Amino acid sequence: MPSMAQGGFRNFTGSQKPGSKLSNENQNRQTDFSARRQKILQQRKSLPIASVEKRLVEEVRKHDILIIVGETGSGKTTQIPQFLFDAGFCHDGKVIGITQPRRVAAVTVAKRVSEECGVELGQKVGYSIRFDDATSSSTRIKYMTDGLLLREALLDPFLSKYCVIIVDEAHERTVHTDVLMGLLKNVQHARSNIVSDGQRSNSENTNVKSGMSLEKENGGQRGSFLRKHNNRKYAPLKLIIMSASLDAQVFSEYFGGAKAVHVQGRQFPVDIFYTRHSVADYLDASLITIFQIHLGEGPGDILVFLTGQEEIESIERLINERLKQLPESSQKLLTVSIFAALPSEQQMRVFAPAPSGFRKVILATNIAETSVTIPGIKYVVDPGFVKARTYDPSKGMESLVVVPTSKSQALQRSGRAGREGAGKCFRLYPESEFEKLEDSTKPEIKRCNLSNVILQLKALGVDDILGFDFIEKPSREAIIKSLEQLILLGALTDNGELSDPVGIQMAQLPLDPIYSKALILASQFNCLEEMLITVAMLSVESIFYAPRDKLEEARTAMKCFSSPEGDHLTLINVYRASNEFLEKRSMGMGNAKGEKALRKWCKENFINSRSLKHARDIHKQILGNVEQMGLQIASCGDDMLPYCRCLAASFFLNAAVKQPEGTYRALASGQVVQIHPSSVLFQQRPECIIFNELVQTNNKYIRNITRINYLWLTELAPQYFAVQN
DNA sequence: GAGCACTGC
Repeated sequence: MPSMAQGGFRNFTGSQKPGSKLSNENQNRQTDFSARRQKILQQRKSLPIASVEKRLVEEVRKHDILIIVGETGSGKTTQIPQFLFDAGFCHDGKVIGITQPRRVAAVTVAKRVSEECGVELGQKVGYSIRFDDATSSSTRIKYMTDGLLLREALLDPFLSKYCVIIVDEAHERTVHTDVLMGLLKNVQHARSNIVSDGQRSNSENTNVKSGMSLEKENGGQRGSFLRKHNNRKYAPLKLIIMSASLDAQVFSEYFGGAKAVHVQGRQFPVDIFYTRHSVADYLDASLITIFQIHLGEGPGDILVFLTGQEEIESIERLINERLKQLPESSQKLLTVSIFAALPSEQQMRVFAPAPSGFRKVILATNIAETSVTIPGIKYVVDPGFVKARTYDPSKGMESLVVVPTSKSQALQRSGRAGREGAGKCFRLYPESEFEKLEDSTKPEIKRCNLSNVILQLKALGVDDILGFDFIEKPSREAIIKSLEQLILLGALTDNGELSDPVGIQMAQLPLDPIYSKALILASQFNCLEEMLITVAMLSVESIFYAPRDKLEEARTAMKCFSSPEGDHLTLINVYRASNEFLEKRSMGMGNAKGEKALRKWCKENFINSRSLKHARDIHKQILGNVEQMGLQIASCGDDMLPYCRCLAASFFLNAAVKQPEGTYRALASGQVVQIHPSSVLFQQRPECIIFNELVQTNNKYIRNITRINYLWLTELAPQYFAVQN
């Protein structure tokens, strides 16, 4: 993160008035400032992309859609928006939007660019991500997450404030990127076709209602855009898709043979080594390779890609055992690990340089492929596997399985050795195996539950989901399954139209549709206050954190919160306890101090503070959403019956009954499942339950469970259970 | 009596 050390300069530049008298200190700062500006200017000029500025601007002028293929280190993400701004693309007050798949990228790049422009972050250059908006009316270069731009499209279907939209890292093929590209294709087409009286301002937002109610009349989706907005004038929209080289062809074809230009990267050469034969045990092979590098190669840190926490922990033990057998002079090898579930303080350890004379070996999951860049890597060890989530629409079940990487993933991994100098990558499989790998990882949209995507598209006026121009179409079965689910939830009518008001309200909420529905029902059951907490807590990673060595302590801590009714009320107890703690402690305390105290409280209670913080943010956001919708926010107080009935009414699709052996039968799918041992109901095993999650690992486990009365199901979801029985 | 890659609104 290059801009961290320069935080002070931003404030200074922001408050500096030309012509004001400067103190000596300020004059010094001014000198520093100029020196820094000079340095930034030189850095910008030395980027490979700087030499093609004119050509790029010309290509954007000539083509409405441009694919830019840029390798790592080309500077495309930071420079191209500045080129376009300087070339006058924002002259009429329009904005250049750049989307990123990850929040952290949107923030760090925006910071860097605002520094390069010598402006305060949030003025000309800004970013917008969920829970954090650093933009203003003067923002012209706006970095954001792709999911956020999709949300913006719900409020402004023409994305009228943008003159250019750049979709960065398109090759990652996240669900959001894929949906966004389909949508942008429609928006661009519609904007280039509209002729109008020009009476209304371009920046004026279309209101939610009109955006939501675009309906099929006789034409396709593009037709409905036109009809609803035919009295407005929009300037044409320029689209730029930025991608890694292997995948550029796909995008070019998708956009009707769009022009693709290549931008040189600045990557050092990486020598690739393969094994002669397939290895039987890749963990063992990794271990041997690590020591071969350590004992036989020059200085430089080693990055090893593993599939999960368990592998990382076991290989770490093995390395340290084997080190002890080596002569003392060869023992200077330090292991550090990084994976998403690791608390942030521990994650930071991978960035610290190894002590003098030591070599660092970083054991990482694929978090180190794209999400974090670790300096000092010269060697990469790649066993060629990754843990991937798959989704089976017919069973409504997800599972996590270890699968071979794709070719582009292998390239991405080896590239991590060539950031600062020439490097080496050791692939622990034969070259013939590499040739057999898939070119790219299967796009996420083909392996996830589509309910949310479909609800969003419906809200954007796309009626014919099966006919939507996806870059790669999900299976017909997956689409139908999700349509059915949305009809069962009441979001869509039997004709597949967005229902009013339920479907419209559900589409506004940034939640899994089943949770959005639970909120709407809760306002009728007079327990919305409780349900807001519930869905916020269910929307984050696991709240309880139990380190292996303190399992008993963690269990005791969890008991203080647990409710005999189940996990949902247990989660509410945790949330309310954190509220009470904050209210008591933060009397007269600042916000930052309150957060610090809360982190300590979490640690004492074996709660993952990152998850709780996230849940509190979501709670705040959805509370705002339901207030805006005018839903009745009431609490059921000490009487938990209406709340539990509301859970049954909301999650009836996930009801299960106990079988004689103590396993459960899920009523909707007929699958035999087991209660996950982390549930507070693991030992009690009530007769009838609802659950929120079904995951296949060693067994089919259900998680987040509450006891219900079977009769509630036929009473509260008769449309579903009457036919079943 | 289990054990969970990574994102995002």
